[in-house]
Amino acid sequence: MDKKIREPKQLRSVEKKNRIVQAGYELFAEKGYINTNTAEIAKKAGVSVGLVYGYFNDKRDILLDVLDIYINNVFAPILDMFGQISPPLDFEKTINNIVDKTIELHKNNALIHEALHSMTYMDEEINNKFLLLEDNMTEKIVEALKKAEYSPSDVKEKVHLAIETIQSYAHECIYDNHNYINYSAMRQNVIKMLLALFKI
Amino acid sequence: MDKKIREPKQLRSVEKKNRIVQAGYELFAEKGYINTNTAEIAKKAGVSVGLVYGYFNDKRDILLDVLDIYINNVFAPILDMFGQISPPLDFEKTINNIVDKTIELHKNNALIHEALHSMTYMDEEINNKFLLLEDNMTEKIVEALKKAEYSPSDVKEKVHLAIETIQSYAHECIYDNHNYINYSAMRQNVIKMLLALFKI
Amino acid sequence: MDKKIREPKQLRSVEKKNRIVQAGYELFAEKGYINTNTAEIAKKAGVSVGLVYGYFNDKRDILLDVLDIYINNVFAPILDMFGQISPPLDFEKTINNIVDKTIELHKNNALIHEALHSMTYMDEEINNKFLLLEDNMTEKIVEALKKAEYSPSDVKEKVHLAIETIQSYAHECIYDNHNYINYSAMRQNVIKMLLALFKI
Amino acid sequence: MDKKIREPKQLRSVEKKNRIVQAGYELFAEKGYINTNTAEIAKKAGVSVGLVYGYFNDKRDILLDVLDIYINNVFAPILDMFGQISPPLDFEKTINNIVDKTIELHKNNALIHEALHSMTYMDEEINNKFLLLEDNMTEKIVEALKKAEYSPSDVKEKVHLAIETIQSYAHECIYDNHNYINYSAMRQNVIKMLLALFKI
DNA sequence: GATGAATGAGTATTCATTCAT
DNA sequence: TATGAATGAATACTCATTCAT
Repeated sequence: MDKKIREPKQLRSVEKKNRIVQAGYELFAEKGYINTNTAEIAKKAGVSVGLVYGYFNDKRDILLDVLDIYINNVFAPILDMFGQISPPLDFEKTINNIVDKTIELHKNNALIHEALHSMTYMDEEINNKFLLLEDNMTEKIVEALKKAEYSPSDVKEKVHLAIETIQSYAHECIYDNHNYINYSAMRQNVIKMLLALFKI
Repeated sequence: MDKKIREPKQLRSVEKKNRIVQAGYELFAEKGYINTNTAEIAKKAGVSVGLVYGYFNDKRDILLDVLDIYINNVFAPILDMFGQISPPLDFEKTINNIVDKTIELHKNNALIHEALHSMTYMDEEINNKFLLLEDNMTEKIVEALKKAEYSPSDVKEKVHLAIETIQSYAHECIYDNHNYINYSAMRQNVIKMLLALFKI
Repeated sequence: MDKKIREPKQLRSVEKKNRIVQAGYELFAEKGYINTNTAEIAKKAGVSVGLVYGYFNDKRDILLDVLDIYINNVFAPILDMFGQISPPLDFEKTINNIVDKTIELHKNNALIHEALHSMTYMDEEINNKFLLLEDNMTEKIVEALKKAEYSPSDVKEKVHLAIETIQSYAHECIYDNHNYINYSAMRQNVIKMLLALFKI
Repeated sequence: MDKKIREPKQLRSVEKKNRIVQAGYELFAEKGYINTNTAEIAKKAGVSVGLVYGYFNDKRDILLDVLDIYINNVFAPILDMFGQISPPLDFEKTINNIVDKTIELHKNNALIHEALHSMTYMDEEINNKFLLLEDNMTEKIVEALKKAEYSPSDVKEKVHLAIETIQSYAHECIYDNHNYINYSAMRQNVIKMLLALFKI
């Protein structure tokens, strides 16, 4: 029984599907996947419940599309930065820019990030998409570094570590706010760590 | 409406309450909090549904107790290691030990960690307990370092970063398994970063 | 959290909502509010449980609608009688008519009356609706008497007392059936009391 | 399988049973029968849940005993008044006394009266006890009137009506409080009705 | 007698999904 | 396409009653 699912060709239909995903995006971010029901999504999107099931097999299907949007939102801007790099590479400046950009992106997408990330545990497809995002970022950044004529040993491992470190720091800044932490001092140390990591 | 809640004094009762928490622990780890229902917990614990509500106000209350156990499971062993440190501090060896221990603990508690951590987004009390855990670890480790006569600048920030970095790495090793990553090479780089971080 | 609640516009929907209220009416009358569950109501109405909650916020909401129907059933016919009065007022005949009508209405609505009235103790809104019913009846009857050019002193108090006395008597006849009571003799005395009450 | 039920002979046991009934009395009055659970009754009585079931077959059994107490509380004082009557009977004064006493008793027992009365609809035994109460009162009052050398025709019916009328009025005064009613004027009319009723 | 831990049937309510129109 | 009424399985929690100690 191959599922129907309308892949919308009409422009109006595409727009409706987008509205549904967007509604899902906002509601999942606000209340979490589990606390958002399909009726709400339909209402916020300005369509009927039935139509939601015209475009998506089930609720989880919406989540998958929301995830795609999210990934694009945070992936593209960082990659853009690397696209503009040309040798010689100013490492410290680059890292600082990435940190700034990551914090900014985290701020704008923080809630949906948490909402989506909290699903990775239960849903393998979601988890794989997150893993693929990391794969892609690592690969693209490695390429960009090559273009900038910078190729240390273990470059993939280093890039991967750097991504995680910066994301951790951004997450810390926005969410955790331990009051005994001086976040600008912490930032200096992050930079210090990363410079040491990439030192040839 | 003063809630009842039996705080069990009888030995058999204590054991039953523990069985309920343990059942919750295992089921939450296996299927997640939301996909586990109270009847299953009761059944796995070998008690009636009613008794579950004799010991806990609600399902979330079980989660809180499960969280306490988990936190103790991963917190205590790491702290123990620091309790045994005496000057002079062999940094590289210590860090290596911590990494090994963290990976081991993560392996044993991996599922429940994810299950619990995925709740922090929706439940403030859970989130706070995780934050408190980090606070405590940072504080205790800072103290241990002081005893070992090691006190760099920004020590709290550094310890915090180190904890996160090591946890990220452990998480990577166990879960993500990107096939383009050489995890032992990555480990060398983690050590390198941390040594640089703590270099005085 | 804006509640949904379908206010049915479609004719078929209106009919379904009515069926639910009617099912509630009958079941509450037969078994009491507390001993009737929503599944039974749904089944008797020939709809799904979910639909019941599509039209009503909760079980109590059904009770409220049932109450409205009941009130209309007993209120309207009595008021109708007064609408047809024109001077000169034949008091004895009027009272006798009211007594007959009240007994008839009580007989037809006896079970639901008890079921609903027994809720007034615990539910303020229900209680208020019953009080309002008495208010309305008193007021309307007073008006009718005025039109019939009959306005004794303390007219409201008298009308109110008369209503209660007649209702008590009707209740007695239908329910209590003390075997030592001669109900037609009692009726004569009720009439006697009321004539004395309204004697100018 | 004849039920066990301890009929307590020991003095301490009698006292415990009384405490349970008293606790039931107060809780039923405060929250209603359905909203009171056996654990609360046991706690308020200072005994264990198990012991409650040592003295009573079930929760309803407690209600029956509570009803007995209530009946005695409101029955005895009124009867006492009639015990003190000696000819010649001052009707107006007697009726006024009864009204005062009834209001006073209603005030003190109002809540439990409602709680119990609301059960008559569902529980035949409770209903019968209420009916028996009325039977007894009527009978005793008729006897007292005979002693006072007053025996109108239809005396039972008249006494019964009088009881109901006075109770209605007392109930009105305490509960309903329609703001358009002047309760002292109403009282004059009640007296007027009853004098007319008993006029020979 | 006395305890209170233990039971488990019972119930209101939600929500993803379907389907008649 | 589009609607939203309709479905009914699923679930947290309660409480009268029992019973081992």
